[in-house]
Amino acid sequence: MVSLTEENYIKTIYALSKNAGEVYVSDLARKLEVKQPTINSMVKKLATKKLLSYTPYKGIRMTEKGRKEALSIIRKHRLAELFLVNVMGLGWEEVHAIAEELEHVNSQRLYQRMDEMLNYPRVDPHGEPIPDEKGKIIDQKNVTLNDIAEGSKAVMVAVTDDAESFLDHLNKKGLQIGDSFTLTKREAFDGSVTLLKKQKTEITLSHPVAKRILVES
Amino acid sequence: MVSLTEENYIKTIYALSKNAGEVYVSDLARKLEVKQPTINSMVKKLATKKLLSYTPYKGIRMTEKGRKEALSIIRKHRLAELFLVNVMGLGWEEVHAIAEELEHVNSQRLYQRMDEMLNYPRVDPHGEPIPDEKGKIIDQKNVTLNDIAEGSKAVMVAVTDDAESFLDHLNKKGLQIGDSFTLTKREAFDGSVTLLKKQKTEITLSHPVAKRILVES
DNA sequence: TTAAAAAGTTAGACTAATCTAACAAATTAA
DNA sequence: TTAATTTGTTAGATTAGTCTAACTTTTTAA
Repeated sequence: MVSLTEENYIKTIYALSKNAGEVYVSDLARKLEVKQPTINSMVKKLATKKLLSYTPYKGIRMTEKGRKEALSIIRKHRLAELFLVNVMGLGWEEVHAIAEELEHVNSQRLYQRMDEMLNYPRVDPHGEPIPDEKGKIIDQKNVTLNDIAEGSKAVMVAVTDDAESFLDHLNKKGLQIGDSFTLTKREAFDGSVTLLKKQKTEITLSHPVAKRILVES
Repeated sequence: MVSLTEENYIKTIYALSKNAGEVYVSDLARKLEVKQPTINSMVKKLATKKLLSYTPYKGIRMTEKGRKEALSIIRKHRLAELFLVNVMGLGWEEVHAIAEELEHVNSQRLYQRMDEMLNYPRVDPHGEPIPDEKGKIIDQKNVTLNDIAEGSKAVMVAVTDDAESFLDHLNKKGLQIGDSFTLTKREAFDGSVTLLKKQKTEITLSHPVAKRILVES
């Protein structure tokens, strides 16, 4: 049995390891907002459960079992988010918080039905891929608005931050998944970028915002 | 803040007090399947939170605050059940277990949307009334199949047990909320009853089953 | 009406998840 | 290359929710 708390650790370790490969006690402590000794003892516990492996003073590595567990939680989270947006009509900026709770609900039936009703979707409302029941997940290219050259055309495919405040900001800018544009200008001074959409509207985004937006040419 | 465990105590105390008025430590222990000393200390805690009042060796009484809390949980539970049946197409026999988890999800928005999508329903799939946002609830007459006379006509309006095994049994008998019938026979020996539906089908139910079915003339 | 049974309480222990204080190891920078 | 900083560990305490053992109060029944 994996407790709710353990599920949250597993999910977070998985997410951090996606970016960095190895995960450190200090990273986890920062992310989960608990103290290092707490992480230390929980990591030991998860290791005895074979969800991860840990050698003191070295990084944390997930096992296959841990990855499976993480992907199952992520699947539930993302299906829930898409369901809340597409079936229930909530906004993409408000569903993350609700899905944080729904992801812990233990019911294959519920999530199978969501999957069916949504017609086996591949991505959630933030453009993040949804793992299938076996834990298979499409892996995402990591090209942000900060990685493409001035003058290049691109399509916004995902955001890497689900915080309501961030998504509200994008709503105000009028930017959403699927939008096509040309990056017309990047300021040398602060790294902010200007996009020109098809309908001739111009949008300027700061560097930290641009960093959280994934694009494809 | 009310924890998940506390929510389950409150909900159970409310349900028991519906039948009995006063609730005793031993009743709660039986229902929640924990030992009496555990109930004792939790009841003391809930009393300090003003959710109920308790005098040692006497029964437990809910306060208005406790009742509000209970009704909010019941509202979420019943909206979730109806949503799972009417919107997601699950069976009435399988939704109780899922709703036991969903009732603890903390999101006004989610439940407001369910309420809207279901067009402000008054009863759940088991015929139980759904409290409104202010905690107002229609109170149910408590007339079971065991309370009506031989020869009387009635409509099945609710069941008082949500267990999958019980509802599966009714499914097999072909009986559901809204069915009209005449109670044609009650056996003196075992209290079992025979119903005759409009379409001439006969159904026989044992006393314990009949006891769990609420009817209106 | 008193003895047995049931119900309730108190005391003390355990596990999960957290913390602080103190120390140790590893990394970074002077 | 040593001193400072960051990172990690150990030890011990705390809170929530549970348990068992032992005792007390109340109810029931002989």
